[in-house]
Amino acid sequence: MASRFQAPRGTFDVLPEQGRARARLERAAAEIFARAGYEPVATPAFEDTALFERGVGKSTDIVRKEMFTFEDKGERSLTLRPEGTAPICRAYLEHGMHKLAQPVKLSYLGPFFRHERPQAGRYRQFHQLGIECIGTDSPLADAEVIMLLSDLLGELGVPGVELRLGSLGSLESRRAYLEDLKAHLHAHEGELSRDVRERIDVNPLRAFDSDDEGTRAVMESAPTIVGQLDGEDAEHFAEVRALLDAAGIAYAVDPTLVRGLDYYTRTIFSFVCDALGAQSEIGGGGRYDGLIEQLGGPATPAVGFAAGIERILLALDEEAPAAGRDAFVAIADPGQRGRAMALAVELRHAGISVEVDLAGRGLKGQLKHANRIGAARVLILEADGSAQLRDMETGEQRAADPGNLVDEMTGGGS
RNA sequence: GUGGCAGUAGCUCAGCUGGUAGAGCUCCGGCUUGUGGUGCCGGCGGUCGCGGGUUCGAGCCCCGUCUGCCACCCCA
Repeated sequence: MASRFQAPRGTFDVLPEQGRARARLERAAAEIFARAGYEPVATPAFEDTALFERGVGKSTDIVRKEMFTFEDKGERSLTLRPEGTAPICRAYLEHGMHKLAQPVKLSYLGPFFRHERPQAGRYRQFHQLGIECIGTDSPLADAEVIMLLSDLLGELGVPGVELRLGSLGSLESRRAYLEDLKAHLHAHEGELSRDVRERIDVNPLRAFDSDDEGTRAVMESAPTIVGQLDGEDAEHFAEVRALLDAAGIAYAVDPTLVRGLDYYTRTIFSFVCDALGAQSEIGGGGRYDGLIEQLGGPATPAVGFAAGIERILLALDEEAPAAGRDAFVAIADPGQRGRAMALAVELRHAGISVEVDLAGRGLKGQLKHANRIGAARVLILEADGSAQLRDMETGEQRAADPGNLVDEMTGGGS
């Protein structure tokens, strides 16, 4: 009886079992962000295509081949958002948030879209949560953002997490560095493996990850970005590290760390989880001091991160237990339906989780259902107006005062 | 976008060298003439991903396609 329709490639349905784990994650994130003063915001699921071309960068994989782009009936080119930072910066500018007390601290959560080949942990519609701290270039902001993601993963109990930290320096020094690296690779072309050699001009940084013996030897003497940081960039990076050290957050400096988005400057970081396979990054981000200016605003420093909700859930791999109910209101006679419904509403208002039979079951079926949904107690309404209160764990059952059923249930005694 | 593996009931899977589908779990009902959980019995439920081909005959062989997974790539 398989339906002819299925969810489109790379998309998925969230079913109740996973919905519970998801709700827990979202609640934990909301609390952690709120306690640190990050206010929840939301932006549209699609934006002007040019926002991403300018913000993320025309030469990036995301813009070149992964965007869901379409034209509306007014011939505007729109794109389902592939990431969240550029849209938030757009909103920051559009609503004059640079006039607010700085920094402006925002959090968000929602669906994002990238046309990639699907795999576990990689979807065409996926969900990210993240924060952005806009309007300060202090290393304290870098450290705060990293700590909050670290807190979240720690509170959720994500196992096997590792933090990698790097720095790209300014846009100019990064560009200069890449030229140096390419020059180094070209100078040793003969010693490199073929695939590395072919990618020298496409992605020279990739050479650092090679398993090839000859390539590794060449990379030993290769220049690193971190090693080439100039005065202020080096100082900023040192301060971020000192702050993380002081907070007791473990990290590994990774000079080969790169991000696929053009807007990053200075600090970049990545939380990876070894339980995940190829798509091992569960969250990452960095500083993007040039982005807002790039979008036509005043020069405004900022830092933030995004974390993949599906990847965190995958890493947790937890079987979220069904919640259970405090009570179930059963009826011994169909004439009690109205009374049962009214009582359930009253009990719910009193803070008790209650269900009633919505399927017209007999008493036996109702008890069975109550057991199945994990109801702790069942209130049985008799045809003559009396009531029985049954403890589903012990099986004990006694008469309840029909005039005080809410008190009977909230009083605790059974 | 490239290469590889897989696709049988809602779920987990079996199905020998091709002879026209089976188990367990779930769900519904009975044993139990209003009272759940264990047990026993019964029932519902399958275009064997989809399309084409070979064959007297295909879940099983061949081709195509879709979807998932693994790696590359990329990133959350």
